[in-house]
Amino acid sequence: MEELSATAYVILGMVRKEPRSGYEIKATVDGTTRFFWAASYGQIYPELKRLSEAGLVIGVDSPTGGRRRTVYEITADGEEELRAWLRQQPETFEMRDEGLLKLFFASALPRAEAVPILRAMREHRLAVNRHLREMEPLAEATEDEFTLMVLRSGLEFTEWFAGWCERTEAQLLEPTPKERSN
Amino acid sequence: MEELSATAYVILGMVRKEPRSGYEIKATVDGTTRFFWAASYGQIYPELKRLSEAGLVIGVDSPTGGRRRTVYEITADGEEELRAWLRQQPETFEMRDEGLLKLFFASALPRAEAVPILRAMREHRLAVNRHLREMEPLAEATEDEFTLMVLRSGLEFTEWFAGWCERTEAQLLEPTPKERSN
DNA sequence: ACAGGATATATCGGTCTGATATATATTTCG
DNA sequence: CGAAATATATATCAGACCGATATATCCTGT
Repeated sequence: MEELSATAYVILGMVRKEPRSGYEIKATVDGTTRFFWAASYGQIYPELKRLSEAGLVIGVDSPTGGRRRTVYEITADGEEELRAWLRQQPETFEMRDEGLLKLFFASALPRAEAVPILRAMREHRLAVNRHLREMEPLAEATEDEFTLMVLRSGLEFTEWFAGWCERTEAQLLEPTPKERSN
Repeated sequence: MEELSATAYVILGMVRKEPRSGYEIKATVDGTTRFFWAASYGQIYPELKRLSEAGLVIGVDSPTGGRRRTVYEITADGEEELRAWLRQQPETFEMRDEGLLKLFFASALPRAEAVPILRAMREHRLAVNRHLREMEPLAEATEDEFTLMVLRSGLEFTEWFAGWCERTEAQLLEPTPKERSN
Protein backbone atom coordinates (compact mmCIF):
# COMPACT_ATOMS: atom_id res chain seq x y z
CA MET A 1 0.00 0.00 0.00
CA GLU A 2 1.02 3.55 -0.71
CA GLU A 3 2.04 5.91 2.01
CA LEU A 4 -0.75 7.87 3.64
CA SER A 5 -0.89 11.65 3.84
CA ALA A 6 -0.62 13.32 7.25
CA THR A 7 -4.29 14.20 7.00
CA ALA A 8 -5.11 10.50 6.76
CA TYR A 9 -3.52 10.08 10.19
CA VAL A 10 -5.49 13.02 11.58
CA ILE A 11 -8.63 11.18 10.48
CA LEU A 12 -7.43 7.87 11.89
CA GLY A 13 -6.56 9.54 15.19
CA MET A 14 -9.90 11.29 15.42
CA VAL A 15 -12.08 8.27 14.63
CA ARG A 16 -10.01 6.16 17.00
CA LYS A 17 -10.97 8.44 19.87
CA GLU A 18 -14.60 8.23 18.82
CA PRO A 19 -16.45 7.15 15.65
CA ARG A 20 -17.40 10.25 13.65
CA SER A 21 -18.86 11.52 10.39
CA GLY A 22 -16.74 13.62 8.03
CA TYR A 23 -18.53 16.70 9.26
CA GLU A 24 -17.80 15.84 12.88
CA ILE A 25 -14.15 15.16 12.09
CA LYS A 26 -13.86 18.62 10.56
CA ALA A 27 -15.58 20.20 13.58
CA THR A 28 -13.28 18.37 16.00
CA VAL A 29 -10.16 19.34 14.06
CA ASP A 30 -11.32 22.97 14.09
CA GLY A 31 -11.78 22.75 17.85
CA THR A 32 -8.50 21.05 18.66
CA THR A 33 -5.61 20.42 16.25
CA ARG A 34 -6.25 23.31 13.90
CA PHE A 35 -3.62 25.48 15.59
CA PHE A 36 -0.91 23.04 14.58
CA TRP A 37 -2.61 20.92 11.93
CA ALA A 38 -5.69 21.94 9.98
CA ALA A 39 -7.86 19.91 7.61
CA SER A 40 -10.53 20.93 5.12
CA TYR A 41 -13.55 19.13 3.68
CA GLY A 42 -11.69 18.93 0.40
CA GLN A 43 -9.24 16.58 2.06
CA ILE A 44 -11.42 14.84 4.58
CA TYR A 45 -14.13 13.38 2.33
CA PRO A 46 -11.85 11.97 -0.38
CA GLU A 47 -9.46 10.70 2.28
CA LEU A 48 -12.29 8.91 4.13
CA LYS A 49 -13.08 7.08 0.89
CA ARG A 50 -9.47 6.05 0.41
CA LEU A 51 -9.12 4.90 4.02
CA SER A 52 -12.35 3.00 3.70
CA GLU A 53 -11.17 1.26 0.51
CA ALA A 54 -7.88 0.44 2.23
CA GLY A 55 -9.80 -1.13 5.12
CA LEU A 56 -8.37 1.21 7.74
CA VAL A 57 -11.79 2.61 8.63
CA ILE A 58 -15.33 1.32 8.17
CA GLY A 59 -18.16 3.62 7.17
CA VAL A 60 -21.49 2.82 8.78
CA ASP A 61 -24.63 4.38 7.31
CA SER A 62 -26.34 6.31 10.08
CA PRO A 63 -28.83 8.68 8.44
CA THR A 64 -30.53 11.35 10.56
CA GLY A 65 -34.08 11.20 9.25
CA GLY A 66 -33.86 11.74 5.50
CA ARG A 67 -30.32 13.13 5.63
CA ARG A 68 -27.71 10.62 4.69
CA ARG A 69 -24.81 10.33 7.07
CA THR A 70 -21.87 7.96 7.33
CA VAL A 71 -20.12 7.44 10.65
CA TYR A 72 -16.62 6.04 10.38
CA GLU A 73 -14.98 3.69 12.83
CA ILE A 74 -11.35 2.65 12.94
CA THR A 75 -10.45 -0.96 12.18
CA ALA A 76 -7.75 -3.10 13.79
CA ASP A 77 -5.59 -2.45 10.71
CA GLY A 78 -6.27 1.26 11.06
CA GLU A 79 -5.14 1.26 14.70
CA GLU A 80 -2.02 -0.62 13.73
CA GLU A 81 -1.29 1.89 10.97
CA LEU A 82 -1.85 4.79 13.36
CA ARG A 83 0.48 3.37 16.00
CA ALA A 84 3.18 2.65 13.42
CA TRP A 85 3.00 6.28 12.29
CA LEU A 86 3.10 7.59 15.87
CA ARG A 87 6.31 5.66 16.42
CA GLN A 88 8.03 7.25 13.44
CA GLN A 89 10.07 10.40 13.88
CA PRO A 90 7.98 13.53 13.15
CA GLU A 91 9.15 15.17 9.94
CA THR A 92 7.07 18.21 9.10
CA PHE A 93 7.39 21.52 10.82
CA GLU A 94 6.16 24.53 8.91
CA MET A 95 5.16 28.03 9.84
CA ARG A 96 3.67 30.78 7.72
CA ASP A 97 3.57 34.08 9.56
CA GLU A 98 2.64 37.05 7.42
CA GLY A 99 3.46 39.40 10.32
CA LEU A 100 7.09 38.26 10.51
CA LEU A 101 7.28 38.45 6.73
CA LYS A 102 6.10 42.06 6.75
CA LEU A 103 8.49 42.88 9.55
CA PHE A 104 11.33 41.36 7.54
CA PHE A 105 10.59 43.77 4.70
CA ALA A 106 9.70 46.72 6.94
CA SER A 107 12.78 48.69 5.90
CA ALA A 108 10.71 49.69 2.87
CA LEU A 109 8.61 51.84 5.20
CA PRO A 110 9.49 54.68 7.60
CA ARG A 111 10.77 53.04 10.80
CA ALA A 112 7.76 54.06 12.93
CA GLU A 113 5.39 52.21 10.60
CA ALA A 114 6.77 48.87 11.75
CA VAL A 115 5.01 49.43 15.08
CA PRO A 116 1.47 48.67 13.82
CA ILE A 117 2.75 45.37 12.38
CA LEU A 118 4.01 44.30 15.82
CA ARG A 119 0.81 45.53 17.46
CA ALA A 120 -1.36 43.53 15.07
CA MET A 121 0.78 40.43 15.62
CA ARG A 122 0.49 40.83 19.38
CA GLU A 123 -3.28 41.34 19.24
CA HIS A 124 -3.65 38.22 17.18
CA ARG A 125 -1.56 36.08 19.53
CA LEU A 126 -3.51 37.41 22.51
CA ALA A 127 -6.82 36.63 20.80
CA VAL A 128 -5.72 33.04 20.20
CA ASN A 129 -4.51 32.85 23.80
CA ARG A 130 -7.92 33.92 25.11
CA HIS A 131 -9.57 31.38 22.84
CA LEU A 132 -7.32 28.58 24.11
CA ARG A 133 -7.90 29.65 27.68
CA GLU A 134 -11.62 29.15 27.18
CA MET A 135 -10.95 25.61 26.03
CA GLU A 136 -8.78 24.81 29.04
CA PRO A 137 -11.51 23.66 31.47
CA LEU A 138 -12.81 21.22 28.85
CA ALA A 139 -9.35 19.81 28.25
CA GLU A 140 -8.74 19.53 31.99
CA ALA A 141 -11.86 17.41 32.30
CA THR A 142 -10.81 14.78 29.74
CA GLU A 143 -9.09 11.54 30.60
CA ASP A 144 -6.52 12.09 27.86
CA GLU A 145 -3.59 14.00 29.39
CA PHE A 146 -2.12 14.73 25.94
CA THR A 147 -5.03 16.96 24.99
CA LEU A 148 -4.17 19.24 27.89
CA MET A 149 -0.45 18.94 27.26
CA VAL A 150 -0.81 20.15 23.69
CA LEU A 151 -3.24 22.88 24.70
CA ARG A 152 -0.75 24.15 27.27
CA SER A 153 1.91 24.38 24.56
CA GLY A 154 -0.45 26.67 22.65
CA LEU A 155 -1.05 28.80 25.72
CA GLU A 156 2.66 29.14 26.43
CA PHE A 157 3.50 29.76 22.80
CA THR A 158 1.00 32.58 22.38
CA GLU A 159 2.18 34.13 25.64
CA TRP A 160 5.81 33.96 24.63
CA PHE A 161 5.02 35.40 21.20
CA ALA A 162 2.87 38.23 22.55
CA GLY A 163 5.68 39.07 24.96
CA TRP A 164 8.25 39.10 22.16
CA CYS A 165 6.06 41.49 20.17
CA GLU A 166 5.75 43.80 23.15
CA ARG A 167 9.49 43.83 23.88
CA THR A 168 10.34 44.32 20.23
CA GLU A 169 7.90 47.18 19.91
CA ALA A 170 9.54 48.87 22.90
CA GLN A 171 12.89 48.42 21.20
CA LEU A 172 11.55 50.14 18.08
CA LEU A 173 10.47 53.14 20.09
CA GLU A 174 14.02 53.63 21.27
CA PRO A 175 16.38 55.54 19.02
CA THR A 176 18.28 53.52 16.42
CA PRO A 177 21.85 52.46 17.23
CA LYS A 178 22.98 54.99 14.63
CA GLU A 179 21.07 57.82 16.29
CA ARG A 180 22.33 56.81 19.73
CA SER A 181 25.94 57.00 18.62
CA ASN A 182 25.54 60.68 17.62
CA MET B 1 -5.59 44.29 -11.30
CA GLU B 2 -6.13 41.11 -9.35
CA GLU B 3 -4.82 40.65 -5.87
CA LEU B 4 -1.32 39.28 -5.58
CA SER B 5 -0.37 36.14 -3.70
CA ALA B 6 1.80 36.43 -0.59
CA THR B 7 4.64 34.88 -2.57
CA ALA B 8 4.43 37.78 -5.00
CA TYR B 9 5.22 40.11 -2.10
CA VAL B 10 8.13 37.94 -1.01
CA ILE B 11 9.54 38.40 -4.50
CA LEU B 12 8.87 42.14 -4.51
CA GLY B 13 10.50 42.50 -1.11
CA MET B 14 13.55 40.50 -2.14
CA VAL B 15 14.18 42.29 -5.43
CA ARG B 16 13.62 45.64 -3.71
CA LYS B 17 16.55 44.95 -1.41
CA GLU B 18 18.68 43.95 -4.37
CA PRO B 19 17.97 42.95 -8.00
CA ARG B 20 18.06 39.18 -8.31
CA SER B 21 17.46 36.22 -10.60
CA GLY B 22 14.80 33.64 -9.76
CA TYR B 23 17.51 31.31 -8.59
CA GLU B 24 18.97 33.97 -6.30
CA ILE B 25 15.53 34.80 -4.91
CA LYS B 26 15.04 31.16 -4.00
CA ALA B 27 18.49 30.98 -2.38
CA THR B 28 17.83 34.14 -0.36
CA VAL B 29 14.42 32.93 0.78
CA ASP B 30 16.02 29.64 1.86
CA GLY B 31 18.60 31.58 3.83
CA THR B 32 16.24 34.02 5.51
CA THR B 33 12.43 33.91 5.45
CA ARG B 34 12.03 30.18 4.99
CA PHE B 35 11.44 29.62 8.69
CA PHE B 36 8.27 31.70 8.55
CA TRP B 37 7.58 31.91 4.81
CA ALA B 38 8.94 29.52 2.22
CA ALA B 39 8.80 29.67 -1.57
CA SER B 40 9.56 27.09 -4.24
CA TYR B 41 10.72 27.37 -7.85
CA GLY B 42 7.27 26.24 -8.88
CA GLN B 43 5.91 29.48 -7.49
CA ILE B 44 8.80 31.84 -8.10
CA TYR B 45 9.28 31.51 -11.85
CA PRO B 46 5.61 31.78 -12.88
CA GLU B 47 5.14 34.61 -10.38
CA LEU B 48 8.09 36.53 -11.80
CA LYS B 49 6.41 36.37 -15.20
CA ARG B 50 3.12 37.65 -13.83
CA LEU B 51 4.82 40.46 -11.90
CA SER B 52 6.77 41.36 -15.01
CA GLU B 53 3.59 41.47 -17.12
CA ALA B 54 1.92 43.61 -14.45
CA GLY B 55 4.85 46.04 -14.58
CA LEU B 56 5.80 45.59 -10.92
CA VAL B 57 9.24 44.22 -11.76
CA ILE B 58 11.44 44.46 -14.84
CA GLY B 59 13.46 41.51 -16.07
CA VAL B 60 16.86 42.37 -17.49
CA ASP B 61 18.68 39.77 -19.55
CA SER B 62 22.05 39.19 -17.92
CA PRO B 63 23.45 35.94 -19.32
CA THR B 64 26.55 34.41 -17.75
CA GLY B 65 28.41 33.30 -20.82
CA GLY B 66 26.07 31.03 -22.76
CA ARG B 67 23.74 30.48 -19.81
CA ARG B 68 20.65 32.61 -20.02
CA ARG B 69 19.82 34.55 -16.89
CA THR B 70 17.24 37.23 -16.09
CA VAL B 71 17.81 39.62 -13.23
CA TYR B 72 14.67 41.30 -11.94
CA GLU B 73 14.46 44.82 -10.56
CA ILE B 74 11.52 46.38 -8.78
CA THR B 75 9.70 49.26 -10.49
CA ALA B 76 8.19 52.37 -8.87
CA ASP B 77 4.76 50.69 -9.17
CA GLY B 78 6.20 47.58 -7.55
CA GLU B 79 7.56 49.56 -4.60
CA GLU B 80 4.20 51.26 -4.21
CA GLU B 81 2.43 47.89 -4.26
CA LEU B 82 4.88 46.49 -1.69
CA ARG B 83 4.43 49.43 0.69
CA ALA B 84 0.63 49.27 0.39
CA TRP B 85 0.77 45.59 1.34
CA LEU B 86 3.13 46.24 4.26
CA ARG B 87 0.62 48.75 5.64
CA GLN B 88 -2.22 46.25 5.62
CA GLN B 89 -2.95 44.16 8.67
CA PRO B 90 -1.20 40.76 8.47
CA GLU B 91 -3.78 38.00 7.98
CA THR B 92 -2.11 34.64 7.65
CA PHE B 93 -0.69 32.70 10.54
CA GLU B 94 -0.37 28.96 10.05
CA MET B 95 1.59 26.23 11.71
CA ARG B 96 1.95 22.58 10.80
CA ASP B 97 3.75 20.64 13.49
CA GLU B 98 3.72 16.90 13.05
CA GLY B 99 5.27 16.46 16.49
CA LEU B 100 2.40 18.19 18.28
CA LEU B 101 -0.02 16.22 16.12
CA LYS B 102 1.56 12.93 17.18
CA LEU B 103 1.58 14.03 20.79
CA PHE B 104 -2.10 14.87 20.52
CA PHE B 105 -2.83 11.29 19.47
CA ALA B 106 -0.25 9.71 21.76
CA SER B 107 -2.90 8.11 23.96
CA ALA B 108 -2.99 5.38 21.30
CA LEU B 109 0.47 4.29 22.54
CA PRO B 110 1.77 3.20 25.95
CA ARG B 111 2.46 6.40 27.91
CA ALA B 112 6.24 6.04 27.89
CA GLU B 113 6.32 6.03 24.10
CA ALA B 114 5.34 9.69 24.02
CA VAL B 115 8.84 10.51 25.29
CA PRO B 116 10.64 9.89 21.97
CA ILE B 117 8.18 12.24 20.25
CA LEU B 118 9.13 15.05 22.63
CA ARG B 119 12.82 14.21 22.31
CA ALA B 120 12.65 14.37 18.51
CA MET B 121 10.79 17.68 18.67
CA ARG B 122 13.38 19.11 21.02
CA GLU B 123 16.28 17.89 18.87
CA HIS B 124 14.74 19.50 15.83
CA ARG B 125 14.18 22.85 17.56
CA LEU B 126 17.76 22.81 18.86
CA ALA B 127 19.11 22.04 15.39
CA VAL B 128 17.23 25.03 13.94
CA ASN B 129 18.47 27.15 16.84
CA ARG B 130 22.10 26.24 16.10
CA HIS B 131 21.52 27.02 12.45
CA LEU B 132 20.05 30.45 13.25
CA ARG B 133 22.88 31.15 15.64
CA GLU B 134 25.34 30.66 12.80
CA MET B 135 23.48 33.25 10.79
CA GLU B 136 23.50 35.79 13.59
CA PRO B 137 26.87 37.47 12.88
CA LEU B 138 25.83 38.04 9.27
CA ALA B 139 22.52 39.59 10.33
CA GLU B 140 24.30 41.76 12.90
CA ALA B 141 26.51 43.15 10.15
CA THR B 142 23.66 44.35 7.92
CA GLU B 143 22.25 47.84 7.91
CA ASP B 144 18.70 46.51 8.07
CA GLU B 145 17.75 46.17 11.74
CA PHE B 146 14.63 44.15 10.84
CA THR B 147 16.70 41.24 9.56
CA LEU B 148 18.23 40.84 12.99
CA MET B 149 14.92 41.47 14.74
CA VAL B 150 13.25 38.64 12.88
CA LEU B 151 16.23 36.35 13.35
CA ARG B 152 16.12 36.97 17.09
CA SER B 153 12.46 35.95 17.14
CA GLY B 154 13.50 32.64 15.60
CA LEU B 155 16.24 32.19 18.18
CA GLU B 156 13.90 32.92 21.07
CA PHE B 157 11.15 30.78 19.62
CA THR B 158 13.31 27.71 19.19
CA GLU B 159 14.70 28.18 22.70
CA TRP B 160 11.25 28.50 24.21
CA PHE B 161 10.03 25.46 22.28
CA ALA B 162 13.02 23.30 23.19
CA GLY B 163 12.48 24.28 26.82
CA TRP B 164 8.81 23.37 26.65
CA CYS B 165 9.70 19.94 25.23
CA GLU B 166 12.20 19.38 28.03
CA ARG B 167 9.77 20.38 30.78
CA THR B 168 6.96 18.35 29.25
CA GLU B 169 9.17 15.30 28.95
CA ALA B 170 10.05 15.61 32.64
CA GLN B 171 6.36 15.78 33.41
CA LEU B 172 5.80 12.55 31.50
CA LEU B 173 8.41 10.76 33.56
CA GLU B 174 6.49 11.59 36.71
CA PRO B 175 3.65 9.27 37.67
CA THR B 176 0.21 10.08 36.23
CA PRO B 177 -2.21 12.08 38.42
CA LYS B 178 -4.22 8.86 38.76
CA GLU B 179 -1.21 6.93 40.02
CA ARG B 180 -0.27 9.72 42.41
CA SER B 181 -3.69 9.72 44.03
CA ASN B 182 -3.38 6.02 44.95
C1' DA C 1 40.33 16.04 -18.91
C1' DC C 2 36.82 15.09 -16.09
C1' DA C 3 33.75 14.85 -12.13
C1' DG C 4 31.11 17.22 -9.01
C1' DG C 5 28.90 21.04 -7.57
C1' DA C 6 26.81 25.62 -8.37
C1' DT C 7 23.94 28.49 -11.33
C1' DA C 8 19.67 28.94 -13.92
C1' DT C 9 15.02 27.98 -15.65
C1' DA C 10 10.95 25.12 -16.20
C1' DT C 11 7.41 21.90 -15.10
C1' DC C 12 4.57 18.21 -13.00
C1' DG C 13 2.08 15.40 -9.52
C1' DG C 14 0.09 15.75 -5.45
C1' DT C 15 -1.40 18.21 -1.07
C1' DC C 16 -4.07 21.48 0.89
C1' DT C 17 -7.14 25.71 1.47
C1' DG C 18 -11.16 28.38 0.98
C1' DA C 19 -15.17 28.91 -1.29
C1' DT C 20 -19.23 27.35 -3.19
C1' DA C 21 -23.15 24.19 -4.16
C1' DT C 22 -26.75 21.17 -2.65
C1' DA C 23 -29.88 19.13 0.57
C1' DT C 24 -32.05 18.12 4.96
C1' DA C 25 -32.82 18.90 10.06
C1' DT C 26 -33.38 21.82 13.94
C1' DT C 27 -34.00 26.00 16.38
C1' DT C 28 -35.60 30.62 16.96
C1' DC C 29 -38.90 33.93 17.21
C1' DG C 30 -42.71 37.08 15.70
C1' DC D 1 -48.00 28.03 13.43
C1' DG D 2 -44.84 29.17 9.86
C1' DA D 3 -40.84 31.56 8.04
C1' DA D 4 -36.11 32.46 8.56
C1' DA D 5 -31.87 31.39 10.31
C1' DT D 6 -28.67 28.12 11.68
C1' DA D 7 -26.64 23.49 12.02
C1' DT D 8 -25.67 19.05 9.93
C1' DA D 9 -23.84 16.56 5.99
C1' DT D 10 -21.47 15.62 1.65
C1' DA D 11 -19.14 17.00 -2.60
C1' DT D 12 -16.25 19.55 -5.63
C1' DC D 13 -13.32 23.08 -7.83
C1' DA D 14 -9.86 26.82 -8.58
C1' DG D 15 -5.81 28.23 -7.03
C1' DA D 16 -1.70 28.11 -3.83
C1' DC D 17 2.07 25.66 -2.71
C1' DC D 18 5.74 21.90 -2.17
C1' DG D 19 9.10 18.60 -3.52
C1' DA D 20 11.07 16.42 -7.04
C1' DT D 21 12.79 16.07 -11.41
C1' DA D 22 14.60 17.51 -16.00
C1' DT D 23 17.68 20.15 -18.73
C1' DA D 24 21.55 22.93 -19.64
C1' DT D 25 25.63 25.66 -18.70
C1' DC D 26 29.46 27.29 -15.86
C1' DC D 27 33.16 26.82 -12.40
C1' DT D 28 36.47 24.43 -9.41
C1' DG D 29 39.47 20.93 -7.76
C1' DT D 30 42.36 17.07 -8.80
